[in-house]
Parts: sequence; C-alpha cells; structure tokens
Amino acid sequence: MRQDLKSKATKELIIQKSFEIFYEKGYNSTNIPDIMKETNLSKGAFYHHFKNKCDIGKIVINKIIKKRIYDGFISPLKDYENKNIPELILYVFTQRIKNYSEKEKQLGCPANNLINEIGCTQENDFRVLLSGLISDWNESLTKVIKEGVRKKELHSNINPKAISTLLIGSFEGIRGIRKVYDDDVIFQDYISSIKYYIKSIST
Amino acid sequence: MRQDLKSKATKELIIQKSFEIFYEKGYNSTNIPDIMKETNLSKGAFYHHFKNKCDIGKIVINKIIKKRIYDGFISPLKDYENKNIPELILYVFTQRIKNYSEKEKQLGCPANNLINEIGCTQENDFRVLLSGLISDWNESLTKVIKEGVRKKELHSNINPKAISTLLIGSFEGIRGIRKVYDDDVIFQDYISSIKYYIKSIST
DNA sequence: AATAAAACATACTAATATGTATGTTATTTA
DNA sequence: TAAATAACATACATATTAGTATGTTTTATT
Repeated sequence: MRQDLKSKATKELIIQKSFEIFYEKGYNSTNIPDIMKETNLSKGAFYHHFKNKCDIGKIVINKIIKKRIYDGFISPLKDYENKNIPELILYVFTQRIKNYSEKEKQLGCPANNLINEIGCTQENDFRVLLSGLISDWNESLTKVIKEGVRKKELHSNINPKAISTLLIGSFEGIRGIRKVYDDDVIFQDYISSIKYYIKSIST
Repeated sequence: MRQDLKSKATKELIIQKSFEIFYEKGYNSTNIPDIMKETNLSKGAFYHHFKNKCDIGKIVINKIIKKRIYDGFISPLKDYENKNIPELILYVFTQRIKNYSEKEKQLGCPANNLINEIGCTQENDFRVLLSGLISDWNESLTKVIKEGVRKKELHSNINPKAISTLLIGSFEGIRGIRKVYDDDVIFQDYISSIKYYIKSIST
C-alpha cells in the first residue's frame, strides 16, 4: 500500500476508535492501550502518529465531534429558505431524539460529555475547542431564529440569541440527565415542553 | 476526645474533602492519596473508615450532593403557600446563578458533573442514586407548578411535569456549558430566556 | 491497672499507566 | 538496487494507584 495512504488510514482508524472509547468510557478513564487494542495495532503505532493522549483528544474534538454537531444540528438548519422556521427548529430538536439508539441514549452527547468531564479541568486548549463547538452551533441557530423573526414566523419581541442558548442548553442538559435513567420519560417530557415553547414564541 | 465523636468527625472530614476534590478534579481523576493529603491523615485512616473509592463516591452523593440540591432547589420551593408561584420559580432558577462564585461558575454543578461523568459508566448504584436526586427535585418542582395552576397563576393547559423537566434540564445544561466559557454571556442569555418562558406560561 | 478494641500510620504488593528507546519490516527515493 | 526513511512492534523505565498487612497510639471496658 502507498505509504501516505496507509499512514492516513491508520491515523483515521486510531482517531475513530479513540472517539468511540472516549464516548463509552469518558476521556480520563480511557487509556492508550485501550484504544490500540481496538485498532489491533501496537502502542508504537500510536506514538508514531500522535504526540500523546492530549493530542488525540483535541484531534477527536476537531475531526469527529465537530463534524457530528455540524451534520446533526447545523447543516439541517442551512436550507431554511423554503421551510417554516418554527417547524424546522422543532424538527431538529425533537426528531433526532426520537431516532437515538439505545446506546446513544445511555451514553449521552459526546460533546456534552467532554464539556462536563474536562471542560475546565484539563488544559485551556480543550476549553477553547469545546466552547467553539457550542458557539458555532449557537450562532447558526441564532441566525435561523432571526430569519424566523424577519419572516414573521416568530414573534418580533423575542431575543434570538437567548432563545438559541436555551434550546441548546436544555437539549444538552436533558441528554445528560437521560444517562441516569433507563426509560424515555425524560425525553418525552422534554419534547412536550419544547413543542409548547416553540409554539409560544411563534406567531 | 471521645472515640465515637472522633470517628464521626474524621469520617465527615474525609467525606467533605472528597466532595471538594471530586468537584474540582472529577470523580475518575481523583485518587485516595489526593483526598487524604487534604485531610492531613493517612491512607490507613481512609481504609479504616471506608471500603473503597466507590464507597466514598456513593456517600458523597448521599450526604453532600443530595443536601446541596435540597437546600438550593427543593427547600426554597417549600413555602409556596404565600408566594406567587411564577415569581418563586423564576427566583429559584435565576437568583442562584447570579450569586455563583467564580469557582462555581468554572466548575459547574456537582450533581450534573457526576451525572455526565459517571452516570452510565460506573456500576448501577451510582446511576440509581443520581437519578434519584433528579427525580426528587423534579417531583418537588412539579408539585409547585401544579399548585401554580390550581391558584390560576399558571395556565391550565400546561404540562407541569414537562415544564419541570425543561427547567431542570436547561438549568443543568447551561451550567455545564458555562464551564467552557470564561464570561457570563451564556448565563445572561439563559436568564433572559427563562424570564420570557415563565411569563409565557403564566396567566 | 490490664485487656481489648478502635483509630490511625507505615510499609508493601500488585496492577496499570505513560512515554521512550530500540528494534524490525515495508515503502520510497536516489 | 542500495540507502534512507516511514510505519510499525517490542521491550523497558518510571510513575502512580488501589488495596492490604501490619505496625503503633489512643480510647474504652472490665
């Protein structure tokens, strides 16, 4: 195999497996041997491609988690031109929850898990990356809410940024709390409230 | 010193210091030597009073964190007889945030930190204890919201349990997200939205 | 006062971790 | 095709940690 392709493939394998184990065990409880067992490669391979655990942590955030938030929450907001904004927002925040697998329900949101576990304890780099994820999401959602106001589908006296913050915060909070339950009651109540809430800010 | 008093005092010291270090470093990253350095006692003292780390973890939840939630969120709801319910709820969910110290802003909510870090990864005991904290809180708040409906201070067509879930979830979510920021914008937006939200469900 | 037991302290074992140093094999390049 | 280098594997040095075993001191009991 060509060396550059092989190197790239190995790197991506290690990054992907790292993400999965961080997601399942948390960042601090994951160790390099754990990761490399999953890749069927040796520790030498890891340290050939990455500096250390911190290094892979940041890369996982930038390559995997960032993309997940983009694909799941930002991208679906993009083509808001033709759609009813309140419906679009409701869809994004409830349809995903309805489609979560058992594993995703138990393990919560990868981004939120990292935010809560290492948001403030690890070096500052992590904090900046993680806040960047939320800020990107928040800005995209705020833009859509503003567009909803412009189109008179949302009340004009609302605070778009504040609403965006509440939507994102409540979503992440609920996904966290769901982790300690073994049923979907909390999700159902959340969806019920979000429906009501979005209705209340709609024209 | 009397032996039973001494024993009790030592236990309480270890529990309190454990809570503080769990809060600062997270559960998984805290080790017994870390804790005992803070108490100026030896490791032998720890294992004399507690079985292991898991044991102290559960005790910290039951003795410290449970009480914090009770004192901070449940107890203030108790004397709702004489108060306006929407105002009381708004007060509980915003006043606390305004009074948080820098440390509390950076470190987030002790309960939510544990929920997100070890909610599903550790043994089932933790999950049950942590969900119990949220359930107790949720039930107390739901009761108050129902009382608000009865007193016609809140709309009759709302879903009290769902509203309670959204309030708690958003609060915890926001406290988590705040950890990766170094300013209070996210709190201000949250407070703004919660004010608007509570107004929207009030008569 | 003598004995027992609780409250610790110290020393140690065993397991596990990170990161490095040094091999070996595959690929590239001159 | 030979030298160089990248892509790994293996072995190791070091550190850390949980938990135990066994001391010593303090308090309680008889």
